[in-house]
Amino acid sequence: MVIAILPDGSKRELPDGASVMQLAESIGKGLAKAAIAGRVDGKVVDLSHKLVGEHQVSIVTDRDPDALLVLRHSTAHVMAEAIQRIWPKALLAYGPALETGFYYDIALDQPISSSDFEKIEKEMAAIIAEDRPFSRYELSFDEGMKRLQSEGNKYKVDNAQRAQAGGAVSLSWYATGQSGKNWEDLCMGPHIPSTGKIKAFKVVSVASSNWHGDVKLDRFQRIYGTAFFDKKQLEEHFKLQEEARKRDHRVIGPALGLFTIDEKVGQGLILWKPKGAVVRQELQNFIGMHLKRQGYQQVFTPHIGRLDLYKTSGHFPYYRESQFPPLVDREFISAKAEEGCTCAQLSNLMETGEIEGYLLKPMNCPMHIRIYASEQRSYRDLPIRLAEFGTVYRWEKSGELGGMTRVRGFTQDDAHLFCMEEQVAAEVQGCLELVKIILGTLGMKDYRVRVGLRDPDSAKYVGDPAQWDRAEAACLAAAESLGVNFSKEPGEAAFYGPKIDFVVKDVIGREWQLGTVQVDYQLPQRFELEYIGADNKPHRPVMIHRAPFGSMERFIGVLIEHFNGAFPLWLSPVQVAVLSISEKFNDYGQQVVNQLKEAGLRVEFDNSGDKIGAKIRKYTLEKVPYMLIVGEKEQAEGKVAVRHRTEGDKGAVSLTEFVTKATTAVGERQ
RNA sequence: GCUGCCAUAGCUCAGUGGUAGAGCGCCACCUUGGUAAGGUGGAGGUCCAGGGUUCAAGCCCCUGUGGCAGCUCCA
Repeated sequence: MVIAILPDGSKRELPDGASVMQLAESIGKGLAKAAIAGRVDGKVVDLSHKLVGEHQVSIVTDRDPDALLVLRHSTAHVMAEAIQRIWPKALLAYGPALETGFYYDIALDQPISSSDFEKIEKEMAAIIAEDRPFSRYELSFDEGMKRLQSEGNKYKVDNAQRAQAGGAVSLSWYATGQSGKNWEDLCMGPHIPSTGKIKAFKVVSVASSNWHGDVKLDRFQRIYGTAFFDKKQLEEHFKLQEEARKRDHRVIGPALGLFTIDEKVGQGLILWKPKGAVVRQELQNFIGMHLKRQGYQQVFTPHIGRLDLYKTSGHFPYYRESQFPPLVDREFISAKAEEGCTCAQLSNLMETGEIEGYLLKPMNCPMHIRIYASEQRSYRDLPIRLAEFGTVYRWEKSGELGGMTRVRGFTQDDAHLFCMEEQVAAEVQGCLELVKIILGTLGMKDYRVRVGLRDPDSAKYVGDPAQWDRAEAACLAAAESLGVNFSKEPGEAAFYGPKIDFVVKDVIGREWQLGTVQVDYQLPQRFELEYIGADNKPHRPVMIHRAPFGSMERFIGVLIEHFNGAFPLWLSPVQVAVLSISEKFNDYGQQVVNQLKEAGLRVEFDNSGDKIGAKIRKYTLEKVPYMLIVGEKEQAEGKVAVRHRTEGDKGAVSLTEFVTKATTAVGERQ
């Protein structure tokens, strides 16, 4: 006897071995028709899944978010079959569903390009039109393995072995149709009942990928697609993507004159234009205020430092792959040349760092450490908090660069806190408070917090396990006190200590790490830092690295998207535009402009011969918060007609009233 | 770095081997106006760079540079 406990708590009895579909039918015809899959004790299963005993069962229809994942996984099968029809030599590896679609990794010598998509889609449409059922069958592990080996697809063999390692005792296949007659794939499922349920789909893109994500292993062509239960949703999906593209900081940023990237200057190097510089400067002033309050001291350090410094810190050569090559000492190079050193040999010396020279700094910490070490420190001085907007340079691979979010030169709102171990918890908490203030002021609520812990099985993490435990406990406690949800992620720690990261999504849904707080026991040791304790003996301080914005480039890139280019008044590059009705009122307009400037506001004056409608349109598109329109009436009464970029006409007020309101809002960072 | 796609005016883009185009922007002139585009005219090109094929290349081929999507990486 099967007892199905439905979501409303009611029970339904069916004969043993009844399928989920039969359950759906027993509830109602409409439900059976809409059924895509079932959920048994929380796990999504096929409609054909046979029930035995008592379970919590619900029917998954197309309104259930899980249904979309099942549909997409099934569509991935259909796409794979279509691809194998066109290219019989294509070997399948792995084809999961995604939040926005699905992909299938395929090994095939011949490149598949976007011009092939139509052909693939045509084959897929044919398979869907046949409305073939997805039918599941299982083989014992040994039997299944024998079959896979005879088929000669090493990726599927590997998948099966991994399934076994995960505890599987049997292997399951899905035939798109009838086993033995139609296309089949080794697959855990679940799947939609039949291909006819796929009402809207599209092959979207192709990219390369590697087996198990390892660049040293076999390369695949990863074909992306997406699927929906109806055409409207599919169209909506692409429309949303297009809308997102319009918010992209790479589109908006240059259009609003915030920044530019110049091929002649170099890949991944940001040129901040005057308007972008205003935004950055305002943010820096804002954080500077809080740094003073929290007892930070400002420092400045150079952009290059001796290679030796970075050997001590461990950045070179350990991270040399992601650094610009060293700047070689001229004397050293001539001496080597006289010894008959070839270019190739010289290059090797640079690789290994056996060379006199300088490095463009990849991090600020070694410089701050040397400032700490320049004086004898007492426990009474601690914590010492050194802050700098420090520009660093990293050799990111060309394919990783893009916009302001991934660049080769960027400025961190960096600081290093040197403290006693018992001060770590309080200091980490202070850092988190700062991040919270920043995100709160800017109205950024959509972020997640990640506490990166060490993976005890990995050799990557250096240092004393007891210290790690204490540092991790301090980070977790600080994250706890933040009052927002956070995830613990073993293996995400820096090699020198645990960290707390703030991660946000961009308009395309890609995640970026912004603010970060990291506890470090390693660098103080490598640089043999000390302070004199109350016991008159030397002790080793602990360092905290922290950057609440992360980098100015990445942060502002994300910020542009967050505001869709419409910055709040205090951040707006141009806060007020004065628009004269006609050139007759330009003198009065100029007086208004002068007074606004006098009050410290950033103003632009449109005294051109354009009509007022055109002027309004121009500044609305430029997302200037306030437009002040001045004509005959305003001139006579000493007023300005206020228009807000989104709220429209706000009526006329005296100039002094506007100035008071605007400057107050700026002061309150609105 | 890898796979695929892309590169034409300041911007967005059209141009399938035979005399380089449009819209917006810019400049000038006319117009002097009341809350999202007034009119007319003009300037503006190394068709990403280098090489090749061809009587002839923006267009076809090769190499490089840069951009986009994804993979990988991200101290």
